[in-house]
Amino acid sequence: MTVRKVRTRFAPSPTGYLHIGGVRTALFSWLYARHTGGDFILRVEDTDAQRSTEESTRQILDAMLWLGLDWDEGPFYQSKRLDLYREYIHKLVDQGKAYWCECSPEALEAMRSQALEKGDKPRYNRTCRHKGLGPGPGRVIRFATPGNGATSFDDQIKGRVTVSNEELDDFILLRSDDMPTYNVSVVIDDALMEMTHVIRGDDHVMNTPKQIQLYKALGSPLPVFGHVPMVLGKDRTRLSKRHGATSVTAYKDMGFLPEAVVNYLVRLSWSHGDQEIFSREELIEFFDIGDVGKSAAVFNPEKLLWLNHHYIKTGDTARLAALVPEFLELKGYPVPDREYLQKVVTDVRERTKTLEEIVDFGDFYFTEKEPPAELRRDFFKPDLALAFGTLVEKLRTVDPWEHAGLEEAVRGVLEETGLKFKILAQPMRVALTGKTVSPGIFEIMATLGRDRVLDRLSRAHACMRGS
RNA sequence: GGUCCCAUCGUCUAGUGGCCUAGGACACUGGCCUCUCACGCCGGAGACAGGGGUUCGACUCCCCUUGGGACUACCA
Repeated sequence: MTVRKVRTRFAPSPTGYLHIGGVRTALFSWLYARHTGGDFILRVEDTDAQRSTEESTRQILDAMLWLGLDWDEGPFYQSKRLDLYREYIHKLVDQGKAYWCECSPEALEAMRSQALEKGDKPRYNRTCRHKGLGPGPGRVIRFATPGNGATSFDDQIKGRVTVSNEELDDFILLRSDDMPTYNVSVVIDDALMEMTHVIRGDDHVMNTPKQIQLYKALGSPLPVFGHVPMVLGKDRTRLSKRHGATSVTAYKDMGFLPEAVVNYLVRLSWSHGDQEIFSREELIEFFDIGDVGKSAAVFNPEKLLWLNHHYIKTGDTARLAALVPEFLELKGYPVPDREYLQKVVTDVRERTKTLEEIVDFGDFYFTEKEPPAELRRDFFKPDLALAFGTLVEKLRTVDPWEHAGLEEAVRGVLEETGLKFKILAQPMRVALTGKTVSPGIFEIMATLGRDRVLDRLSRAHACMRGS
């Protein structure tokens, strides 16, 4: 017996950037395909000509690639397949499974509000169903939804879902502007593209019975459905801009690493025992759509930050260093060579959670600036002048300019002056970095290099002597 | 309103009838380490929404209540 190769897809509509919740669904779909050795197809649902833009499409594809969610086929564009949908829709009309309707939007609105007032369901009353109308201006084609019985399906995540056909409307297949609607184009495409598993957001559950009826009318085999729970904001409503950044691109721009975003998102409604950190390979090995939980998850930016910090702490420094220049340029700092950058990353990574923070926290590695007056006053005391003077002198001869030699030089100063390192350290830190919080003194000095260190220390020394 | 879905610490979750005086992670917090801050390590506080059943035994199964969410377009 041959098992059909799994085929899943992601079908975004390019009406905006790639949403963090939407991409979680894409991730699940992608993982399921990869896990089963199947194919992942990308399809752009741009049948809404008013709201779709090429810019959005480009951004979405970029974001997918950035996260490493590659596709085996596509991207297919629904806007290029319009005639195909129309063909199938008209065939449905010919078979009596769909019909022309002349009800105006106003009439429908009136119908709806009336029904609502009476406490009925706001549905189309099927007035045109048996009129035997043909095409005409302002007319639409509606699906003749079977009126009795119930439609149910076994969702891979939610289990069996049943909806009475009474609830299904005679929904529109072809709009009066000759454009097919979402419900038809997805079904036709999913059928034609031979999707075996339709993995999508929870918000589509109620569309599924309608679509199943369409599959039946079209005579196409049904795919398996899997509706993944929503990602919610802190107030437990659907995640939106109100809750902060929601676009994948925004996280990239804030200095998040793609593996952190992926690792964070995959743990929303899915888990593998107590494991928190997953490599891409582990994800592909462990992920199964059937293990996805049923309940919605709240997006927690702090945990994302923790994961990002984890990957910054443990990532390859050369790669990290290569990602920093983009952020340096943004802040207007000159871009030093790779080797220097790599040392900076090594120095700061324990204390910076994002690429952006590497640049902010490590600003003193990239630019010269005087410590704030307040810090000069507090730390550059006259009684330290002697120590700083000898320190500068000793540092002139340190060779090689490395941690061990630097520490030795400082220790020499301590012995000569009888000072505790604790007393010397903060003033040194302020002199070298302009702040009271930084990486270790010796790491900083080693990375900064003799010239910069001598220069900054000398200035502090001069300040102590009151000149 | 109707239909559908969901319900373990603040948050993400483990748990598939006895292993649970409920485990892990983020966040919070006490301590250790220490040149600052981090990192790391050790410790703490913190949850099975409520009520009925089923069962020798329920976080786990069933029902109700409550609470939350989704959908209810000539958007996708």
